Amino acid sequence: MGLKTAAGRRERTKAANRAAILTAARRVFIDLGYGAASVRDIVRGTDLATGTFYNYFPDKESVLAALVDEIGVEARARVRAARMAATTLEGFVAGGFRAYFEFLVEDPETVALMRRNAGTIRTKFDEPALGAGIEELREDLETAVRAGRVPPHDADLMAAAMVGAGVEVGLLMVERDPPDVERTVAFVTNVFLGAFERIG
Amino acid sequence: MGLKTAAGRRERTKAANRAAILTAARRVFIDLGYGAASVRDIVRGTDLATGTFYNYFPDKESVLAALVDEIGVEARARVRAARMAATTLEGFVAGGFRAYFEFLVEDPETVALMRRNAGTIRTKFDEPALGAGIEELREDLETAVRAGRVPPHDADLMAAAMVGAGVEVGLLMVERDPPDVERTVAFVTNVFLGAFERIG
DNA sequence: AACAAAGTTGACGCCTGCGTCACTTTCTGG
DNA sequence: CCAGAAAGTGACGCAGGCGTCAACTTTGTT
Repeated sequence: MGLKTAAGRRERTKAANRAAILTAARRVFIDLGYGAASVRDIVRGTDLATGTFYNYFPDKESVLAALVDEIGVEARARVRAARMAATTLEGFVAGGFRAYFEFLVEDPETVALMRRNAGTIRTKFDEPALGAGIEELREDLETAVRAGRVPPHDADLMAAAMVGAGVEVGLLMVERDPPDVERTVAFVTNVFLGAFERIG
Repeated sequence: MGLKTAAGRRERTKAANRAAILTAARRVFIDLGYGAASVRDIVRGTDLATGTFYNYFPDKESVLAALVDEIGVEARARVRAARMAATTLEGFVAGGFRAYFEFLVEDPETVALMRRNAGTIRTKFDEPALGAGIEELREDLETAVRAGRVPPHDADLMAAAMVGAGVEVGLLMVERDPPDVERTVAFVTNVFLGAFERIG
């Protein structure tokens, strides 16, 4: 038995290759856009051969799916955790936005990927990108309404407005140097607390 | 001279061919996405020959550019006109959103095109799509602030938030059957009037 | 050390797109 | 009605992507 690492050499290279493909693919999808990117473009971004690619993924679509899946799981977990921990309305709104904005700042590559390919992602996997985020926010809003923490309103529209504003403002924030998460959180929180006040 | 129409036959077919290419291209860009679309795909959507395409456009990029240009001119003109006509803060906010939402409802093809290819459009012609809209809104907001019609605030972030929310809410509205422009306008207006109140 | 299983490699055949250009068709002005 | 100009046509040569597979290399096992 090798003492090198926990897992055997085989398993390790497998993980490394998969990661290499995903990383290269992310780069390529950002630079060329998903549609214009070819499997060869991805392969060229690794030191693997063409055939090897197909040992890991059946086609470029599944690579995008894997990428999107990882991102979605991470982002939604963070945001949801922040919202669950909140005790006040302000905490709920600010916490959710803060978690999301921090994620953006930590991972600019992901931001770029989503930004460039949002349309493709939306139509290809009916709406898991923003869609899932809006859906979850809607549920959280409805829960908050039932608990009396938020005045009643059209949660559908509110969720769309909050996610839409969050995405757009988040992109603007990331472009600034340096990005000021707290200031941005304060701004968006103000906007939506104002909205809740006026609606309730 | 022909009596058929004002212009000669030559000129008329020219306009018709150009329009046919544009229409086919819009369809193709919606269905396949810009990146995956080929000039041949566009040509197949018309009854023209390959070579003819190149009499009208040098490549597929200029077709997208032409499409985007038309849309942008139209949409921004409408929104700006509505805002210019406004005398109150509420009129300013509601009018802008109403003009934009009405445009979306009138032209679902355009919505689909923008939705699918927003990322490409953004990166390809540095931001004329949403970017120009945000830019104009920012200017209008600053003007309104100077005129004392709106309390002072970060117009950059506010413009991003309003456009982001407007786009996302607008897409949700268009999916509903039938789309209810006035209700959606009322909602978004409420949100941002609340925001202005709280910020000012 | 020797062998089988697992994994990697890249050349191969097929297909489709690109932009061009010699040729044909259509229009227009005289 | 005709001649020349304008526009339309599609086959052509080139380029590059796709997914495969037989040969090779690496790893784990006995």
